[in-house]
Order: sequence, then C-alpha cells, then structure tokens
Amino acid sequence: MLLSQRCEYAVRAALYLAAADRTGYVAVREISEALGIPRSFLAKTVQDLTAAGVFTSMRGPSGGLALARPAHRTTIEEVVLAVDGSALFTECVLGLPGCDDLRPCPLHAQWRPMRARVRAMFAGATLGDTAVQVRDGKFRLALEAG
Amino acid sequence: MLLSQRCEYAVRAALYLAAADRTGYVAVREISEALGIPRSFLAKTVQDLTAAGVFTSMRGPSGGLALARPAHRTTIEEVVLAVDGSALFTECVLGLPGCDDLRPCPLHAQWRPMRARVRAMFAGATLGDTAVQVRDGKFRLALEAG
DNA sequence: CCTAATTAGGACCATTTAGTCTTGATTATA
DNA sequence: TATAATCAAGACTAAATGGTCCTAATTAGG
Repeated sequence: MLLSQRCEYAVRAALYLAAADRTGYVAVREISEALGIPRSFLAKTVQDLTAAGVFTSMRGPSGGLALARPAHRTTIEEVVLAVDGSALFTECVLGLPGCDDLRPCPLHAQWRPMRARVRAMFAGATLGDTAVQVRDGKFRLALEAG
Repeated sequence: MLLSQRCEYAVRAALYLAAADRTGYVAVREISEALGIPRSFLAKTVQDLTAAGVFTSMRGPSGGLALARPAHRTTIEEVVLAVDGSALFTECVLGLPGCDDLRPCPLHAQWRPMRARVRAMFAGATLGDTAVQVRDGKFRLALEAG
C-alpha cells in the first residue's frame, strides 16, 4: 500500500467535498455514506485535515466540513502530507537510515527521482481540477460506478 | 512505506547473499548480524524466498542460504513479489476495488504508468548488477558506511 | 431556553504487522 | 554414533493500524 487506509479515505473525502461544491458545510455522515467509509473512523481522520488547515469545520445543525481554501488552491499532496506525513517522499526504499547521495543504498539512484515523481503526481493534482471531472461522471470516488 | 519491513529485510538479505558471492551456504546468523536485522525474524522471512524458489537452503553445519540461480538471473522484483505480493504493482492508489481504465479513480491515469515504472525499477535491477557495486563499496546494505 | 444535530476527543476493541522464543528435523564432522 | 550447527515451524508477545463507541462541547432553530 502506497498510502495508509486513513489517507486513502482522506483524499477521497477531500475530493468529495470539492466535487460537492456546496456553499455551506457538508456533514461527515453524508461523506461516509456516499463513499462507504466507516463514519467514526472518517470523523477522526479528518481532524488531521482541520488541524493542518486543509479543512474547516463547524459544529451543530447545518455544521460539518468545508475546504479551508478554494478547491483549485488545495492539492492532494497537502492531504497526503497532513495524514501520512512526508516519509513516502523522503525515505529510503530499503529503510536504511541516512541513505543519501553520499552513502546510498543500491536503489537510491533510481528511487530518489521516482519518489519525486510520485510526489509531483500528488502536488500537481488540485482538488478543483479533479473534482470537475468527478462531477462530470468521468471519475468515481466510491465502489459504485458514478 | 513502499515496502513492508519484512520485504526491506528480504531485499537487503538477497543483495548480501549476492555480494558475498560464496560457493557454499551463508548462515542466517551471519546475514542478520551483518545487516543489523533481528535473527529470528529474518529467518522466518526468508522462508518465503525459499518457498518461492529464489533462495535454496541447507540445514546442519556449514548449512545456510544460497541463491537458487546465478545472481545476474534474479531480480529484486522477484524478491518483492515473494514477500509483499503484487498489490503494489496492481492496486488503485486510492484503494477503490475494480479501478481500471473503464471505471477509473481520479488518479488512475497518473498512477497506472507510475506503478509500472516502480515495478520496472525493481525488475530491471538484478542481484548481480547491484552486488558488484556493493562489493566495490559504492553502496551500503546496513547502517554502517561500508 | 430547549432540543436536536453536529464535531471533538478519548477510551476501547480487532486485526495486521513486527518481533521473540522454543522445539524439532536435518546434516557435516569428529 | 554423538555432537553441534543450522533451518523449519509454530506458539507466543508487542506495537501499529484500523475501527467502534460513548461523552462532552457547540450551535442553529423552534
């Protein structure tokens, strides 16, 4: 698994929020039901995102979650960093501490640019871009087709 | 983490075996001490590799582990597949079951070629190639520099 | 002010992964 | 044949991850 289960959930939830394009807040309950994610688990996971300033939240009736910034100014990379941290983008593929250009592991020369590309994949994807296509039915965020 | 801890250990052990380039067998104890890997844990992990036909093993004095084939005909990909399976190379980055070209997740178009590149990185690295450079001191397999 | 809807947060349980330990089977060698 | 070295295998413990549940705090609306 490239991303933790929590992180997969978080990215899908962020994309759902962006695709919903609602003026107010969206309840965790709605997101969890729409995406087939355990509600309590998602609720705890998104706390990382509000703590990181990616989401905002409001309690009470008509409360819920919202993007802290416009969807086109938030990237999937930010979501990944908030939940899983930066290890995937920085650590040695063989787990050697201090693996770098000076004291490389045998895969360092190949993995270093590769992990940069993986990061660029997430950094280049704004929630806005992708959400448009989710709304158009080109992409899916849950088990069912559309 | 791209690879499980067990898998990281397995790859390093395979590279150690290749770099040792011994005519006979190499004991798990020697490998675990050289690489700083818990011995019992490594012993169990390499059973996956012997079961997969990547390693052979022999019990008794002067027994141990050896590569089943010449080092230049075994790839790191085979080690990864034997321990972690193929999920990394086949599954959706957002964890959606059945994510494919017909019913893609929002990152499918980017992740599909990326995971193929990751796989190619492992498939293109034979134990023989890399072991040579480990022997030359260009690469390290453990915490210490050489 | 009361009620219901909602997030926040912590305690808790379940599953997977990481790691240890012991016992048994095998085998070279004295 | 006795001994010691080694892998094989399973039971066990520990830690991380995934997931549930309950209580408190907050807030809109009657």
